[in-house]
Amino acid sequence: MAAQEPEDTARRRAPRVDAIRNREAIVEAASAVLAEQGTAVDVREIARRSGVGMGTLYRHFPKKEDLVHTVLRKDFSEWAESARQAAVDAEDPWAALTAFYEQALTGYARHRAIMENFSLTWTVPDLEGLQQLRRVIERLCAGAAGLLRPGVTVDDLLLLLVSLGHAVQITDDCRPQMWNRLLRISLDGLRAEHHEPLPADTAPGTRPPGPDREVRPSGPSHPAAGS
Amino acid sequence: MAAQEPEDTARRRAPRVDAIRNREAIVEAASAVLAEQGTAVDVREIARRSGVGMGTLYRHFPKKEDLVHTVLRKDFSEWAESARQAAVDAEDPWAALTAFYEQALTGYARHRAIMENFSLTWTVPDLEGLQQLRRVIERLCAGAAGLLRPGVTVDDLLLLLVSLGHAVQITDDCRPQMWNRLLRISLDGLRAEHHEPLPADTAPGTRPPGPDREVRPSGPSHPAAGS
Amino acid sequence: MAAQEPEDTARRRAPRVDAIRNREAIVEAASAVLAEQGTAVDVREIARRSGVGMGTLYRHFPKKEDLVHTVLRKDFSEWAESARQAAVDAEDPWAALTAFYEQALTGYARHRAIMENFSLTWTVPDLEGLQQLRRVIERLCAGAAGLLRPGVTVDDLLLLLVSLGHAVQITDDCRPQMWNRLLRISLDGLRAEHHEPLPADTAPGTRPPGPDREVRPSGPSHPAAGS
Amino acid sequence: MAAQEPEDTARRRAPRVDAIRNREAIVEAASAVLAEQGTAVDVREIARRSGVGMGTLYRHFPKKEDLVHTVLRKDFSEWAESARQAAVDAEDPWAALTAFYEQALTGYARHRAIMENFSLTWTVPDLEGLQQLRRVIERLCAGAAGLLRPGVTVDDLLLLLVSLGHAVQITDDCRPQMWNRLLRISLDGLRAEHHEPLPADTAPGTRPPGPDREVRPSGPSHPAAGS
DNA sequence: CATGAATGAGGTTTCATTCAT
DNA sequence: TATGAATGAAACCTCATTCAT
Repeated sequence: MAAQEPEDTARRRAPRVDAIRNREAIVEAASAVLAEQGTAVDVREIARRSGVGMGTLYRHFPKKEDLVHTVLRKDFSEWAESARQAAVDAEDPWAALTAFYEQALTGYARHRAIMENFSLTWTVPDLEGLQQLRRVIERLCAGAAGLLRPGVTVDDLLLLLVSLGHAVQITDDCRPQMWNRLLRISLDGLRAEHHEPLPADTAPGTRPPGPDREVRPSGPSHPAAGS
Repeated sequence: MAAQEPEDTARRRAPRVDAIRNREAIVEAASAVLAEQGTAVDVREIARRSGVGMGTLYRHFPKKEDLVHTVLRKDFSEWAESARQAAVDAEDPWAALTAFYEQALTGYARHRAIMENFSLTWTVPDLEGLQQLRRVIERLCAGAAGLLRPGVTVDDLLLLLVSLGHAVQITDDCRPQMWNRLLRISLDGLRAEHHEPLPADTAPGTRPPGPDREVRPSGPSHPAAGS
Repeated sequence: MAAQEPEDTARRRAPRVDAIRNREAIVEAASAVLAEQGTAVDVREIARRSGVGMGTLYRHFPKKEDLVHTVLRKDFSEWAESARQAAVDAEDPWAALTAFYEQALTGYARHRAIMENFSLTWTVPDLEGLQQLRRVIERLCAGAAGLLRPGVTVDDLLLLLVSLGHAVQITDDCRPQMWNRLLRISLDGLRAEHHEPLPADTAPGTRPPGPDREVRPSGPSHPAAGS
Repeated sequence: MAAQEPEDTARRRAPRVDAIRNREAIVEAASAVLAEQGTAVDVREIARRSGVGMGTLYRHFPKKEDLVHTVLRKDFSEWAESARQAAVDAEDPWAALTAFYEQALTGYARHRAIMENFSLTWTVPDLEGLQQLRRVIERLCAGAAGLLRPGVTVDDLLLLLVSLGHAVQITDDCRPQMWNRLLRISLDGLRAEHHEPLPADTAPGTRPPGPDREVRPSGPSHPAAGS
């Protein structure tokens, strides 16, 4: 209504160039900071590293959570995609599985916020990236059907990824590639020559009803002691 | 001033009864709270559950860190000991190894602060409990020498423990015992019938000097981008 | 430089068409928004509803206050005028007074910003609209001279308007027309059959010098207590 | 459990003396500040005037709202009580009504936060103080039954109080006692010699359903124009 | 010596105003 | 000239730590 451009209506106003640059700077800085320090970072640190003011940051991402989610969605997707690609490029089904884990663990497992989120939400299939990841693993499972130990599920492979991802997080700074040894061990343990059944996963969905947490046979009781 | 004066001791001991009881109450409450909520917990929560005031708590432990360390040392030791005992009670070397992991993961892996700390400090052999744990694993390794895949180190087994411990943390609430499947897989992967050498752990001590973190082949580089 | 040069004017006018349209759009949107939400509203809300950018808004009105004042002057004047007209159309002096209040309270008393401002500035006869209003009331007073209780002043009638305006603001949403009952009561109280003199308005101009606020006989003193 | 006092268990720990002093200081300062500036004040201003730190303030009142409510409840109750007492002390029913309004308006009507809240919540009979006030007015109504104009309701008298309270707020600084003239007018308008019925309060409960706000006969439409 | 109230730096979020495009 | 992105000073609230009682 106000301020009409004579014949340029089709062309969108240009000045978003810097806005886009800023948004990207924010996301990039946030990605770096979140990777380094996890989601507990001070928003100011992100603003400082992006070179923008707090207001700019909050213009693009009204809540800290919004920024974190945006970054995680992006990084998580890229992560899943890079791992998928590594699997696709492999020569045989088992090599695909191996390459998948290697790429996944090499590429992003040091991203603290991703691992944080992965750990917190791996059972909640709401995240796009997580779904992607699960689909990749499903395909790998299908492809390596005869080679995989019977009874191994997609959830097992996903949990293995989280678990090894954590190992990467805590070793990669001081012992790069040490996690690779665990990976070999686990992959070997996944092969078909192991015939014993895996222990039943008693609660496929959620916690089973019944007396709460009587899992621990001999450990001390205080972690469960209410007060 | 004097280290131990018999007649002084009598006068001093009376008030210390309370002090000792308080200290124990604090440590016990802190253990429960730290197990449930991790080290990010509010100190007040600990004081509340101990039934002591903040001042008392801070008299015994001048910094939150001091309390946390005290608790962790104790719980970590108990943890190591319970796992050790489970191993000792086993019938054969491999059963000992299995029992060790089962007990360790069943008993304390839900202790959030322990796992936090374990993850942070597992390379720093300053903690008493960690040393204990390492000694237990050393003995298990020695005992199961012929059964263990060649090349497996104590550090591997320790890292496997951290890694599976994390899996316990994130699965035990919604999928109890799911981690047990990962444990079987890993233990099978540890058996001697796997003959391939494990990949070299290139950095036995700390990060090697040189170009920082060029580990990642294709992942984006921002996590390493300092600023 | 030159005040009015015919041929310059032609060149200048072209761009100003937009400017004028924008200015009007801003004022109109601001009027609506200020009426709804009062002066505490976010400037962005006004820009959004005007369909102009922040820059344009601030070009026309360098400070939020400028825009608010402009809107209030205009709306206040229209308000005064509509009330005046209602009074003029009435058949007799008392009906004029009644019609004046009815129109004033019906027409604009829900305009939050107007009432806010009316309350804040009713003693400061700087505003044009307020002067208008006062003139209307003066005329009504003069017309209804014999019918009005002796001693009633223009200020009384003005304050009555503010006071009832507030009643409208707080009742009109949940109890429409309830304020009308208060209006009847007040108008009846204004009639000449009441012979007692009104209490003296001790300070016709501003606060009298002297001990600060010793008005309150028995109420607690903290509202006046500085600290 | 911890730290038992030998035989003083019945006596409560003393050191709350300063806490109580602080709490009172906070409430008192808050009362003053809220009276002066309304509920939009900066919490820091209250902390500063109380002479306590932010933490202390937030220890006693975890949310700003808690503090505001506490102060308002107290001041509102005191207000209602002082007005009630003034009415009780009066010689006859009409004098009681008069004294009630005079005291109410003299004592607290300058308390901005009270009036803010009164205006916002006068239809919501949740507040204790409001209930008190309503009860006082009910009794006054009953007592002055024959003297009050027929058809006058408790809600009318309550709204009159809000309305005149607003008049006090905006006049008392520059024209003390001017509101008293409005009070006389209104009280005279409330007397029984006025026989015309008051206009019906069409919506006793809430807004009637139907086309929204077609109340305004000739006023401009923008205040209602949503967007 | 125990208590728990007090402290204040630091975290997230909002909004009037300015400025590059 | 119009745009709307950028700015940064508050505002609210939390929590490790200290200190008066």
